[in-house]
Amino acid sequence: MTSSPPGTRQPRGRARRTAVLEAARRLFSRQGFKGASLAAIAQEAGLTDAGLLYHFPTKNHLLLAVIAEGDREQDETLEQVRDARGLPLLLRMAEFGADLEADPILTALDVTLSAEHLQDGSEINAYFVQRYESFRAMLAEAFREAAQAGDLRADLDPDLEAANMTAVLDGLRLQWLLSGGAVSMADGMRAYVQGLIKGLSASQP
Amino acid sequence: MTSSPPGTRQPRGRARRTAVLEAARRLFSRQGFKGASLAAIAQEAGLTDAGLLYHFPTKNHLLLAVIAEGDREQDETLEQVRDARGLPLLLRMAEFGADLEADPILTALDVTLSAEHLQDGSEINAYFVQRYESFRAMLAEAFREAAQAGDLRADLDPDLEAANMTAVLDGLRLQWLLSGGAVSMADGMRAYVQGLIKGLSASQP
DNA sequence: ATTATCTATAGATCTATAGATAATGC
DNA sequence: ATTATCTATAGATCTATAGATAATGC
Repeated sequence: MTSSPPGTRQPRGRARRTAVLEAARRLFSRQGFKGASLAAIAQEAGLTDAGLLYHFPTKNHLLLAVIAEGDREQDETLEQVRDARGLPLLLRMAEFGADLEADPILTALDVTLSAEHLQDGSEINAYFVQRYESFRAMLAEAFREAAQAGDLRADLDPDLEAANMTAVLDGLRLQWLLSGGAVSMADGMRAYVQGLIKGLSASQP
Repeated sequence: MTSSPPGTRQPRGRARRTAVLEAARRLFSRQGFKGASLAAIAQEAGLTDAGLLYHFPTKNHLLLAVIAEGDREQDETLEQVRDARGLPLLLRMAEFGADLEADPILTALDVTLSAEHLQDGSEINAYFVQRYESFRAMLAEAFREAAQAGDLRADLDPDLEAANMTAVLDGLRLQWLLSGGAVSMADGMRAYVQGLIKGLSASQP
């Protein structure tokens, strides 16, 4: 059995934890991660900075909680799309770049936190490792199905194609942020998917 | 005229600056960015932590100097390859993934620092913005030349293709680090370039 | 009575700044 | 004499921990 996290066992704790999360999301969005101090977030939530750390052990864990909350909301949206399988799912990915352009600030926070925990064996690292794995697994299955259905070449490498599509999305996200929007995630993804389908279509030699 | 940076105007300053850079590179590689304190690096270089900040205004600037030094070394290696133009240069990029797998620690530090300065208008941000721009410009020119030479379709979008190839490389780098090497940069890049050439070859409709 | 939640306090690290010392130019 | 290099010191922020207060179960 997993023991419930601190701050969720009593009504007061749950309420405070929610208040901290909301304050954090607001201040991180407004002032960035570095710019929003724990003390400021704690004050908005009505406790001391040390008290905040009872609910979230480090500032990075607090950011992770904000990001994980955003991921859950996005997953709910994706649920509706996910009954798509095989080629249709892959075609849907062409529009995923455009979807991500919706919330630049949370996107930037996501990149920052994952980059800080690429290799340490932390809980935060584990979250991102897991998230990338399931994303790739979803895509790999779609490639496999598309190949079996005869929509794409039978000899494609599903895992490699899944990693590469993930890479384009991720790499474009970085350039999109760094270039202040000059590099378009939407355009890049559409072109990539289109080119990919063409290159891997079953009719080609 | 650009005034020379602090610590480079007198022999003592130049020597100390070099000593700091070497100590930083060593300690960052060994203990990570967070794990290596300014005080520890300063001590190795024979001054106080405050004294170190005369040479590099912040810890992030010190890391930037280490990274920029690595970039210069890599650029020298690339010079030899860079007389390649057009399609041959693009084909050479297929091996670039394998090249990057050489130094995982510096690669991770690079990702971390750029991710922390995606959007602030800092000097560090400017460095990465510039580096991505020139990398894309190099690739875009190669695509343009390959199209003009008749090696690739004349109607390709050089800037978009350059951004996408950069994205694959960058995104694979992230997955390579996060997966502890399970996702291969080398394989991914080779497959991408091969598929791209096929999809954009002039003979196709 | 026991556990959950929180505060007060202190340590570690990064950074800003005033002023000391070392080097250079005259 | 002036400038370059560095130290001493103090402030800001994050984090660890001992112990206080509030809530729950008996």
